[in-house]
Amino acid sequence: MARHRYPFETIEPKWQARWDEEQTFTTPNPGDAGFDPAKPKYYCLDMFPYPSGAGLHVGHPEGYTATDIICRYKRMKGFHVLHPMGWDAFGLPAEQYAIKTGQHPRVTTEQNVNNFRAQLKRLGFSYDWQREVNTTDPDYVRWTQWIFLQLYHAYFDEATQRARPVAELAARGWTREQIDAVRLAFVAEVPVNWSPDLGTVLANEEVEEWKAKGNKVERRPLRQWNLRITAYAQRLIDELEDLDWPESIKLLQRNWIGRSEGAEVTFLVKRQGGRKEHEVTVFTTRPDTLFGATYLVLAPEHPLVDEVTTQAQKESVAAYRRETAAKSDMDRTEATPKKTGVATGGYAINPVNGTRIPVWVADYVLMSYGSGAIMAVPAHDERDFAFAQQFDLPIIEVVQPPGDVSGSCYAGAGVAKASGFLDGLPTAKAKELIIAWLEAHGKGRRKIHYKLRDWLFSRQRYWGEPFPILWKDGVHEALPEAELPLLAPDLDDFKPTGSPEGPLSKATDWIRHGKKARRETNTMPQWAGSCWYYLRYTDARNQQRFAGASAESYWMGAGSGKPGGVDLYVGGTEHAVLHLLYARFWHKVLHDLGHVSTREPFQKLVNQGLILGEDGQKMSKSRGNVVNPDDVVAEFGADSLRLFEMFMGPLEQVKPWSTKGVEGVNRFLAKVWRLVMEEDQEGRWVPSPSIADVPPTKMQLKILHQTIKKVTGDIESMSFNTAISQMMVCTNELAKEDPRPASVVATLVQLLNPFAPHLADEVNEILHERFGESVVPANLAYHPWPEHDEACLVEDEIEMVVQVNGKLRDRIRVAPDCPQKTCEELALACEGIKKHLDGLTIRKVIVVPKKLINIVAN
RNA sequence: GCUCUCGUGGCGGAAUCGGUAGACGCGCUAGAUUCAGGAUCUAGUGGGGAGACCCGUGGAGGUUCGAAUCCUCUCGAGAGCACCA
Repeated sequence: MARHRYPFETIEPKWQARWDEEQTFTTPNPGDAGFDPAKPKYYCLDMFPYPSGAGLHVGHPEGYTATDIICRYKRMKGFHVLHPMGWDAFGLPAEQYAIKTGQHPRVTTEQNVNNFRAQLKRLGFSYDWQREVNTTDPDYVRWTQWIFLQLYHAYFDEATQRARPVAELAARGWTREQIDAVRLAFVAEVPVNWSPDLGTVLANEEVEEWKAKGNKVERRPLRQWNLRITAYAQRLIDELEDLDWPESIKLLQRNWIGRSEGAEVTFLVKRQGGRKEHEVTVFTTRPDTLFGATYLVLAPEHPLVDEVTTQAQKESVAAYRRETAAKSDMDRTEATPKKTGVATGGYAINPVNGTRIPVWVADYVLMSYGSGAIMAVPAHDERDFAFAQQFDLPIIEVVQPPGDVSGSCYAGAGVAKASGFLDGLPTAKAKELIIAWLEAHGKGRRKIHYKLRDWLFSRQRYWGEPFPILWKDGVHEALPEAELPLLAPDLDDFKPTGSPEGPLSKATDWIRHGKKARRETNTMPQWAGSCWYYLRYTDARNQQRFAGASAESYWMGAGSGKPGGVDLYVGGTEHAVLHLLYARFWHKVLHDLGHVSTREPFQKLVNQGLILGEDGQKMSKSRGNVVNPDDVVAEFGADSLRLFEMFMGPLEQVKPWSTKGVEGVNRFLAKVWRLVMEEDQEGRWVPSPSIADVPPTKMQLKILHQTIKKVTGDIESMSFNTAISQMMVCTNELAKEDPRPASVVATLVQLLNPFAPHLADEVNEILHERFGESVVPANLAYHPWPEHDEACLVEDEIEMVVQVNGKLRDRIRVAPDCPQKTCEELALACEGIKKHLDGLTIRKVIVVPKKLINIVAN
């Protein structure tokens, strides 16, 4: 093997061991020894990993290096920095692996965690390992279950838009049934994605992944635990406002929640020739087009379908319902231009004009959105238009589009026509008026609808948190808090049962509780643990509470007027919606109930971009383009890996891996090393004679202070790539100098410390031993960050560009405070400029101070 | 289909406010040193041209003394949502 360009293979383990021994990055909580209340705090969080058997991939160190740089920088800036790490260790992959190998998931999880921890330590991240959390630890599970019970014992008070304890309702005389109907954690029969192969239900977003792996997934109604996240829909939208998140992520969340404003309209429906009338409520965002409704559509699952279907249509309606029942929501919403449906033979009365319109059943109307019924206005809705064309249904135009455009279907705003009392009104006004009319006549009301569904919270798995719930005579109740944590029993056989009871139903002893009660056998989804881990870090070993109140309010304390707690949260975009929405929801409930101090969990969010393979494709085993961080560390060292991941480009951007690029940054680090060390005849590293305790020259100070300024600003704005490039410039300049002032090199090393901490600590130690405390500090981790001196940056002479009609023609050198008039004269006097002005008349001269002079002439 | 993000050398990328396009790194070329080099150092490196110069930030227009940057249209890539009434 080729000899390394500098001895990182001895430097890196040495400093990792020392940071461990000296507990360099252990952070005190308020009241602990070493806590200084005068210091500001900074809570910098990484998305914790799922410790898979495959180990760390190069995507992990990207975000983790970015936060590590910020943390090391903030410590040097005098902050108390909370920088923790942990494991999101429950989940289906571990369980699947366990079933395959016969090993208990606890065993494989522990192995994977140990591997991940060792890998992360080899990268030199400055985590406070005393605060490590693992979602599968009994001490952690206890509080996950405790938080579930908070949800179970709470309801959402519409008037105040806050969660309140259900005990208040009981005190007001509410019945048990009434209370159960409003709990934030509740049982309901809902259509779920049940996989008989996996023996569990799946979240909608998990379906595709597991189907692709060859598992069957079907739709079936089951009694499941749900969390009432829909109650918080409006707050989850509104309270995004003051967060420092990328606009695109906020938008993604808003779209996911999917607020739409409109109205509910009640139609009377009747079977043709039948006696009985029924009311059907439809939701529409365009109540102003009510006069243009030419038919009504019910979702196939709609409960009134049977009531309105005539004898003649019974057969075809039943056949159609069977057909659609076989399709999943996924299949149904797949972009198929062909619309299908059948007439019921029933009709509806348009409440605004008494018109009789036919009632159809079609699967383009989803039972899960709105009321599962729509009024169809084919003239002004693309879908209704397509359907009407297919089945030859009437089309009535009731909105005049602006201008002359008379298309086949116009869905935009315009002016109402053929709409009685709405005629002549612009769409917005027409909406207001028709809603007022509907409300006055008891035919409908204003309504805001959200796309967001309640959160299906139970899974039929073994490797997850059991619900702290008991069943007595078919009624659920909370497990007493004193009995937490409730751990899953050790089972020899934790395979899926194939039934919705899940593997825990096999633990016949465990299920029995006392004489009468049985335990709930479902477990929580993997999201549960990740919903609150950032809170546990603030006080990870607390036995009395999920986190002590003082620790929680110190670390989560928001700055003036800010709603969020964690100062910086870095992770992948794949969690833009679900994890971040779920965590916000739990946090708000805890806040409403007085358990946490802020209304939002994460003030600032940054998404790191994906790292692609060297071929520009997504890394995958099948493509054979996966880069293993361990190999990179072995060949080039952890500092090189860290530095390269930051040098590749902007953090948020998607960018391809390059082995040559790693060599490049490795060369740079070797160059820094050679600022202080050189090789003797035998190839041993010895201190360089070029470095000396001499006063720096003006030029050296200038480049150094430029570098301090640039690196500091770039860390603040997380532009790590340009910070590194500036340090390269500085190093290249210093390498040319002889003698090199020790103080200048020492300062450069301080700037490099957050990026390449092993090398920085080693070089600093060498310099410290040689030049002493007065020139070089003994330790870097908490040494004050250098500050630049503007005085060192002023130049005697600067270059200004001279343009003629915007084209670069010459340059002049002038004093930085040169008056504009003088600059102008000097520019006009240039030989190279006169030539270009020949035969032209000068119209105007523009002088941008310290930058350029543009002569406009024709 | 809709929404968002992004198009700059051979490659990754710089250009923080509308003011010298291409910093820094990779790669490439030439040279020095070396027994040797996958080490190190020096110089060069957007395209065209002998040259003064000309062209150049996906394309076409526009605003401006001046545009990679702002506006309009258009093409292309990626991500998300996808019958949401």
